[in-house]
Amino acid sequence: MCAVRGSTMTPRRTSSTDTTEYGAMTERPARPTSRDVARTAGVSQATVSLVLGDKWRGRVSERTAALVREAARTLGYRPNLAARNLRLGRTRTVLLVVPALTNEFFARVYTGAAGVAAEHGVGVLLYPSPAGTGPASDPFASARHALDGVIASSMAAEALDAFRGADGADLPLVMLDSDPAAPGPAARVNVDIEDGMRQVTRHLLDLGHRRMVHLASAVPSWTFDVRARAIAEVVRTAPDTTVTTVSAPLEVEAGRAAAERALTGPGPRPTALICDGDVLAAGACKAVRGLGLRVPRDVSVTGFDDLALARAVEPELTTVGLPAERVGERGMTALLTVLDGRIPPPGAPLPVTLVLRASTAPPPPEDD
Amino acid sequence: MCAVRGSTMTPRRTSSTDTTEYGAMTERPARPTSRDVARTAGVSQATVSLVLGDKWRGRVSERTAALVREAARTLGYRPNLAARNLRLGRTRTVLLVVPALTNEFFARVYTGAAGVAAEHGVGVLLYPSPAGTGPASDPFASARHALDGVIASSMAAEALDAFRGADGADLPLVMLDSDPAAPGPAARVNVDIEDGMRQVTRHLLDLGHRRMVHLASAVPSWTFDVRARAIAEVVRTAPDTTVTTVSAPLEVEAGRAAAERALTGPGPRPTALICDGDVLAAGACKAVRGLGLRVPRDVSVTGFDDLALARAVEPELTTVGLPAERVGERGMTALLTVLDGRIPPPGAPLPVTLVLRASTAPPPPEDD
DNA sequence: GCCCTCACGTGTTACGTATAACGTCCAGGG
DNA sequence: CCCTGGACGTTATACGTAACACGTGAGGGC
Repeated sequence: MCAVRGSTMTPRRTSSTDTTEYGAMTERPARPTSRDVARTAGVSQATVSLVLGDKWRGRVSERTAALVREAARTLGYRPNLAARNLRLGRTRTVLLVVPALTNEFFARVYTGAAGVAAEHGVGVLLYPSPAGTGPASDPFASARHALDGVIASSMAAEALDAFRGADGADLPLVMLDSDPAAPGPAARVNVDIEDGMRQVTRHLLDLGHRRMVHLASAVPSWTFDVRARAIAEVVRTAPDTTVTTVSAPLEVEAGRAAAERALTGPGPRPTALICDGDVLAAGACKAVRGLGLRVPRDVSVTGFDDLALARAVEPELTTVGLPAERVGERGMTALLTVLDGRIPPPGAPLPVTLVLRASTAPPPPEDD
Repeated sequence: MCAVRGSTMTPRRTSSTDTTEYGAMTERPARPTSRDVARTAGVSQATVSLVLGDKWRGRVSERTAALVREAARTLGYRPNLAARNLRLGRTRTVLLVVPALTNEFFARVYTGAAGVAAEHGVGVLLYPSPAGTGPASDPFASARHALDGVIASSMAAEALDAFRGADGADLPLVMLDSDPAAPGPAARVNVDIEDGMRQVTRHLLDLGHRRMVHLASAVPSWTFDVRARAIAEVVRTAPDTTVTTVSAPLEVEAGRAAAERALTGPGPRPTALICDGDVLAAGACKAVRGLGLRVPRDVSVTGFDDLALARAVEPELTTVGLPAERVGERGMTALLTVLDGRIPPPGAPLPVTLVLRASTAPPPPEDD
């Protein structure tokens, strides 16, 4: 029984030079392990783990603990997270799946989520689902880590499909702005988008508009379906009011083109454009001006989301403000609750605010 | 007692309540391991590892390999990434540190980087450095994982400081748009921002502008220093030309306020505003209109970056287009080269393009 | 007939950590 | 003088994977 250690070349020790493998010649300074700390502190590895894990009260003397901490500090010891994750079977890390990186709304969601997570010693990683109609790649191919849970926007649905059967199958999931009827997630966080769109529509009705266009997002998602329903619901109560719908991808130029179509179509010109997002509204404003008209004198335009863009364009947009940070906070709180083995309470949709700015006004007088 | 193998849940506080009321026990299905696969395939775990790791050519028969794959499929086996990372000593994951999530430029950088990474089976995680002047939190507290390398924007400098001494110390680092003189990174990827600002300045000079304002970013960063230098350099060659500088945080409203100050200051009104970014330029346009003037008839405005915003505002901005995706591609290529133990070639700064749109025109005639 | 090689696998180990299960020493009570 | 028990640590695993080192037979060259 030759119990002597053979020449088992560990992957870390850089000895062979012929391998062209990844990380072959990177002479890394061989990070110290907890055993190294133990050796220099003159204690066992277990003690190091106890002290550094802050579980030593009443089990290790104050003096020894100080010794260990000192050794760890001088050696520059950092625990190996892969090993810790393996040992504990969890990573204290969750993934936030967003539709696109460029979307300011989700940047704010991240901020809120990361704040709550930090308080609980949990990390948040970001997975931007591939832009547009690209092939839905596996979020876990990108985040090739063990994750404890996922928070996902319903707008990233195609990316979510990749969850099923992927690494993340059966991972606790919190969905943002998703259909309450659909099955799946352990919890949901919704914004009262319906109320927002209702308020916008009523605002325009109160101003006197009777011919309106809903400039809808061409992206299929529950959040956008809700908007359409809310508009229809409000309009149904108003006499002699029509709303037609055109749709476009969520981009300025697409919004401009669609708005132009709507404004130059047959029949009397609509006097208001209800847009599914500020980006589309910005495009709509361009279309109005492109036709030699003015916002809001000739055509009123409303946005949605209250992005920075809403105040960058001329005129500043009447829009709907969304509590993005609170969405992130609540999503993370719910997920942490699930990870604790408890059931998060449902919670009502978060309230929105109608933001009145310069892009809406009464319609021009009829000149027939 | 029945010692169930695979202690599923955390032994934290399962003793608190034995409530069967709401199905509090989620009883995770105990993900199958490679050993489980081995058992059902009738082979050893080592063979499973070989087959699934695609290293079985000439070592395992075709028939056995098929058996293993079949067993893995039916069991729904997914390798435990924490274990793999521990064993291999690497994670095939890199972190992209960006200044802010909302910045479209970095969204495009991510896209480029993720594309290259995917080709090499490497994952990209995102760390948005805390917005504004918040306390620089540790990127590795957020991304609590073993990482192989980091790509960081110089605009996220405060976050980068957290690297020193943190988990990520001595991690291969690629810096984007950073001072070539500063030490540190294993590689750099720069964009020829200097050339871009030179072109913008020359463009305005050619149009006849002589009194200009540089609306600079208040964020301290090398990329912005370069812009100022480039303007000064070009202007020095032009007679009777003055450039004054005002600075503002990279936000629309701040840009508007700063531009207003610059336009209403003492002396003759400047005829052109050179802005460090499209966001500032959008604010500048608002300031011009707020003073009852027109862009570009009375004042020309130039942006930088060519974001979607540049085409959302009225008039569309003359600006400088940056090859953001290529920055990401090159950054990732360089990092992968470093991780391979090789030295990436320096590479010249990536070229930019002057994009002429509607926000620049000859200055109004002097009326003195 | 013997050894060598090849095809096909398996046993074993180590990665670095957290923790359950054991000692050991010594003070103090019975 | 033994037993109890707290204070202080240590030993011994196990997490799931990858890869080295080592068998087996079967076939073939000499």
